Amino acid sequence: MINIKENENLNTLNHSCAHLLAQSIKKLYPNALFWVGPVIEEGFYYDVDLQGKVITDADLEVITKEMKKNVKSDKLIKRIELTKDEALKMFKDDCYKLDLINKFDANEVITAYQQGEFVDLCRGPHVKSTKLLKYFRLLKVSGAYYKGDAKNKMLQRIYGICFSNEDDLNNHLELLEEAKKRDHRKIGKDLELFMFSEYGPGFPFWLPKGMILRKILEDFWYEEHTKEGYDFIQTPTLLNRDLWELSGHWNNYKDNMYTSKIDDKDFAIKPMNCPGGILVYKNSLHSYRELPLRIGELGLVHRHEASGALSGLFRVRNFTQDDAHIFMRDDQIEKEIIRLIKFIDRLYSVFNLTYDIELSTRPEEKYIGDIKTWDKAEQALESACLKAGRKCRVNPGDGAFYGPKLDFHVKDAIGRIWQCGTIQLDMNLPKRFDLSYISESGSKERPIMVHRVIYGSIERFIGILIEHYAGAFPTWLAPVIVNIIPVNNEHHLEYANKLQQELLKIGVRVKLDNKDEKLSYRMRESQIKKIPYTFIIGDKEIKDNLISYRKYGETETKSVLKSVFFDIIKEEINSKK
RNA sequence: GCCGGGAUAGCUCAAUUGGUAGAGCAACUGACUUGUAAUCAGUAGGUUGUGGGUUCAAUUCCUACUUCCGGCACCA
Repeated sequence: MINIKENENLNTLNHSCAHLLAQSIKKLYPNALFWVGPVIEEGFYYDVDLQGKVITDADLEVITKEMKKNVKSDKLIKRIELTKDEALKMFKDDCYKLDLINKFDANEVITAYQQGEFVDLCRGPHVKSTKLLKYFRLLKVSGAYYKGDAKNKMLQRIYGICFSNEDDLNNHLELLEEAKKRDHRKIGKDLELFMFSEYGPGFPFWLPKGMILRKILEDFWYEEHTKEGYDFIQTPTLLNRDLWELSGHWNNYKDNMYTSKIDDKDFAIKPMNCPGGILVYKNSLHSYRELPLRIGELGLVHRHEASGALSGLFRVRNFTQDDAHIFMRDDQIEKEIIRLIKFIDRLYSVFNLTYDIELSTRPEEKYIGDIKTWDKAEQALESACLKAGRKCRVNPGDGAFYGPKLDFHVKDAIGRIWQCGTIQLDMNLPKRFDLSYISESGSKERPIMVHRVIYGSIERFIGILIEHYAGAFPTWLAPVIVNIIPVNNEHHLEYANKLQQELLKIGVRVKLDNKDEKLSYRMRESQIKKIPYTFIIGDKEIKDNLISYRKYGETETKSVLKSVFFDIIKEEINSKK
């Protein structure tokens, strides 16, 4: 029995498993050539060229069997050191390996790893033996461009994951199952929240129940932003080409913009709200006294996303950004960002979402402005983070060309990470649009501009919430909060109707199920629809002025005085629980 | 957009080697009048995603397109 040592961590395990995969493929398909097989967040993959042979799910099973055979045979994984010449010779028939080898200097030591008859160029490290690679699973196969470049040919990429013990593997597979169950596309259909039509690929249709979710999120957004001192605007969907040329979008993104002609002039549907917001800023003169100016817009934008990129509500062709632009003096940056981080923190906590912040800094090459300004802006963002009581991870060189940014990565109920909020400093547009404010001394000064979103896109955020809550929304969000089931549709319907009206009056979204079915049938329906409260109304309840309710996910029923329940539910809706 | 895989009733899925489609749920009708996750019976529901082609015959084979799914590339 071989014990897996603590220091042979998961990455090494997965890396070795990638080699095991390649070894097994080579055995089954001797023509196979291999590009790279790195470790990724979820396991590993290997890019292979099977010279015409297409890998199917059935083939994955065959490959898995072959891998298991190789695990059993307990092959030692040996490290081999080669000179560049030796490596070139050893892999002389393999164009992919030659490509890799040629990146080395002539006198560098090149390492390869060998298990059985299979040798692969690799930096290592690896586990000692294939026998340690017992708990793996091949997950999927797909195409992937050679060197990640869409201009190159496509290789086949096989994904897998490996663990040091069976429990970890099973836990991971269960997590994948759980994620599948929570798929917002499925739940969205089951709960009738939204739909798509082939007549508008990537353009979501909101159904009445989904519309309630939207409206609640929007109302909440307006309320909270009002408290934070934001003003609100709405800018046009269609604006002419000159504006987009001025903003630079026409140049950079015209292929992804929907365009139209009006009276022989080019127009484009807005892919972003900022130019419109900037026009609003420029509509009047601004004094240093009124800064920071916070202008919010729930703006519907359209972008022509590639057909293959579309995916439920996560990637659509029209979506609503919960946008806001903040115009301020440069001495206000830090304070304003601290305030913003605290604000975002407050909003996410309402949804029980935790998050991490990432600071993306100046790109190596493509950036505008001078390095000093960038450094100052980056420092302001970082220190704002710290002063708001949050750590931030730095992602060097990943900022936009026009400025650094803070990205908010939220973690959902099953531990998946989604990028939602972002705070971006913009050193480009204020200049392009010649924005200014009048300073204390009467001079014209250039304001600092911040773009920020919190939900990101309302559509996508709803998708995330659906998966986060698995469709069982908390009361304040639930499209239907109460479902009333009269025990007997003849005797109890009138009372149930009255009760429904009373609840509607105090703002409770309530349905009445008087379908001609048994109580148990209707209870089942109510549970499947994940309605927070199901009422059972019969003789007892009417006589004693009681509400008997069953909460979603629970099996027992509680009975309370009607007035008591009304207080409970009002409190729950208002406290957003 | 690229690679691969799908598309059959509102939903979830069947249909042996090619012989013009079935089930459950939902809907509707009737019976039952029900106290906590599926009462029974009946009715209706389909140009098998769309257009071409092969064939005596196509849901099935070929082809183009549309769209969805898994990735890749993209994501201001």
